[in-house]
Amino acid sequence: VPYPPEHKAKTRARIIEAARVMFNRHGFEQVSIDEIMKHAGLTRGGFYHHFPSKEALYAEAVRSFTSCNPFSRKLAAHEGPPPSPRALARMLVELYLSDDILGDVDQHCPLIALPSDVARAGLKPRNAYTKVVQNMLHVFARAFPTDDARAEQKAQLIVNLCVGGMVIARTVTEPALRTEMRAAARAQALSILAGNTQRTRR
Amino acid sequence: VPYPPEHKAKTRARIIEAARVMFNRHGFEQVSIDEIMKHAGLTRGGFYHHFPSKEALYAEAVRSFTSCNPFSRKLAAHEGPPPSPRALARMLVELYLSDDILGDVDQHCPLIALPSDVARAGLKPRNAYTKVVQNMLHVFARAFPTDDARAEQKAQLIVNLCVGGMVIARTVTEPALRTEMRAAARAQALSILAGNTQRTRR
DNA sequence: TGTACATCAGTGAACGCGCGTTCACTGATGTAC
DNA sequence: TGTACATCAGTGAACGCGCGTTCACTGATGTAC
Repeated sequence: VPYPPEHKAKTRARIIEAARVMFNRHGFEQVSIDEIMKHAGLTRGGFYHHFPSKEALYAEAVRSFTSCNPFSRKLAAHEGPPPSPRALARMLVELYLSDDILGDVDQHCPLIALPSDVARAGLKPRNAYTKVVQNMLHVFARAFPTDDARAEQKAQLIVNLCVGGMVIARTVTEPALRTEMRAAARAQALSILAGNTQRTRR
Repeated sequence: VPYPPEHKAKTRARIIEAARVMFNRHGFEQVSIDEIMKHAGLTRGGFYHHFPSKEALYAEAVRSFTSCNPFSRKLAAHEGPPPSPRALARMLVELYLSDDILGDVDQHCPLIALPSDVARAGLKPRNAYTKVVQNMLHVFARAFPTDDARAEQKAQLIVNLCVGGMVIARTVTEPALRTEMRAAARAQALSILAGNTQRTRR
């Protein structure tokens, strides 16, 4: 064994992280393998020792957000007793729609940074994207009592609001709109989490 | 004047419509000028007689959705007395989140088909995208009484729900999710339009 | 303990291809006479 | 009425460039003896 066994895994992880950032900034097609490898401190040629294709790396980069994201980092830095599921959900809404995240594309969730890119990609990136959605739904669904028959639907609503608000805010050029769309989404999402009754048509 | 005066304008409109469809299908960077011109029944070389750059065409294609879209067409085909603003808004929600539209990428709103593409584009496409958002907000805002201080905020909520639900539905691979995210968005949007009181945190 | 070796992560040149844009040209059209 | 002409929308070859992927090679490392 010429290199320490964890050596290749570390390099691989470095490439994925570099790719995640570069894809967030410029999208899938606009980033070259050359640039990703350079950003990871490597050169073009080694790429295919780690991934079978650019698209396979794309799927890995999307999926990697589940385990490494600003929300997890915030929780890891959190002191004191662990927050309740409901408090956790509130924190996620606030963070997701915050000015800090809007202004920092590198940290964007793939749901915000890459929706139309992934929609046109192959099955592997789309499956990875689906996993990220399900992960987010799960955090919100747990915020409601286990006997709440509408918990799943409410979680879906909150995800819709967070994603819709951020996708529009980050694309639109009108500053007022960039703030208001997120403010409306935040207020409604927090209202749903607070348990306000939602009358709903069937 | 060698050609009828409206000749060039017609060709230009044909190029924009071809571009709109191709961009919806494959995104901005993945479509070549060659393909757009072929789709419009023309050849590569003439492109720069009509547009200064590919990006300028992109902005035109996004903006063109405001005047030519499935909703306008449905209204034009509508018989009988003109629907009330509220009925109009309900129709838009239903159509926007419908299975028919989800399955027909050519007819997608740019907010759904191109969010991350446009976000990374220049000012002109982003301004065009902003106009489409404002247009949609306007349709919903008019659905509420003029003295409703929250009309604007409610319109923003509905747009967030429609865009969030569709963006996720069209990217995700899990069929249940593709249906449920839109169903949740639809129910909530219609509930807001029906005037159910929304208690909201400040 | 020291040395030759096998391994394989990483290198960088090269291949084949397609793109946005430019440009000299063509030819269908309406107009001047 | 008929013909020569000026216009300019449309053509297609060419330019310069960058990409995803392949491949023969390098050289740092742990191991065998």
